Amino acid sequence: MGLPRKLKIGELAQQSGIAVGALRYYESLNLLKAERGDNGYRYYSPNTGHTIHFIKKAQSLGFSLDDIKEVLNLHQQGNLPCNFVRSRLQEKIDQLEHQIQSMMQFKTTLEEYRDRWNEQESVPNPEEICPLIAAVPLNNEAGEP
Amino acid sequence: MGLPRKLKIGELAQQSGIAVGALRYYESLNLLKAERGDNGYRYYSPNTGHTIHFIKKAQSLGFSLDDIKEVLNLHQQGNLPCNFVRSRLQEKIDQLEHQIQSMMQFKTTLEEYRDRWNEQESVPNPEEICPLIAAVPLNNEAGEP
DNA sequence: ATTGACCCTATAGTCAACTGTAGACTTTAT
DNA sequence: ATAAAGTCTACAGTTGACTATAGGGTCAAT
Repeated sequence: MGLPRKLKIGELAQQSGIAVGALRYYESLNLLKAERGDNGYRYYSPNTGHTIHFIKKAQSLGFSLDDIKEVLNLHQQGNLPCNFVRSRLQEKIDQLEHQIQSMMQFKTTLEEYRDRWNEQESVPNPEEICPLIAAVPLNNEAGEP
Repeated sequence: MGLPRKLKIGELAQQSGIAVGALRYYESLNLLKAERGDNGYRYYSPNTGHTIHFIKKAQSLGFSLDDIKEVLNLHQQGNLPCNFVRSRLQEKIDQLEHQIQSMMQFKTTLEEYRDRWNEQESVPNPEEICPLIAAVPLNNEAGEP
């Protein structure tokens, strides 16, 4: 059984579904490390796949690369970043709740507009066919030179 | 009674709460027009305030400046953009509904993580204090040089 | 007449997470 | 031996809605 070989960047990209350029970008942010061969090529430990998996997962949980870097750095320094992660996660949950609330309210507003406009389907005054627009005097409409 | 005077950009900015730079930006996108004095200064019809109000409102309804420009242009060409606006609005509502659904699902996922982690407060194996992090082998952990 | 506040244009920078390009080197396949 | 494919660095470009800066002209008050 061959012990798993180091991966070149293209292979890792293939495996992980992350573009080569993105991998280099992650390295530039210190999210990823790679050994360098004599040719200057990056050689990745196969485990790097797990790190990338973590990055993608954390991203899908709404963490920014900056958040992720913070976590990774804590871990790398031998700290157990659980409390940090936990509190960040709670922050994200609260943010999310807030966003959901505003979006629902917002949607209601939009629906009110839509319904108000739909009521106005048959209209006596051509100026007011679309109330929203009718309420918008364009800037060239008035004023003495 | 003095008929309302044309406004200089700073005055309009003051009145509308939009930064001077933003007003010039809007003009560069053809959302706003202004006469020019001999000095090159912009002079705005007081009605421009209404246009800005419309822009802000439409923005708050989730329309991009590009959307808004489209509507304004239609109006300026003498069209009644109501159907356009209506269908765009319905699109926005649908998008919003979709987003709200994903965000709620997402929030549930986050809460599941949080709860799972909280259960693990007292932990036998120090390697697993934070399961998420424990599952992340950092890239320098393995591999022969 | 001179300060200071305001205005002009044109260009660059911001944020995030990348993608794309140019120019040069290395490896792999034929 | 050569050509294709892969890799390197460094830098520019993308999106949206602006903000900031440099360098200069204009206007109001003292």
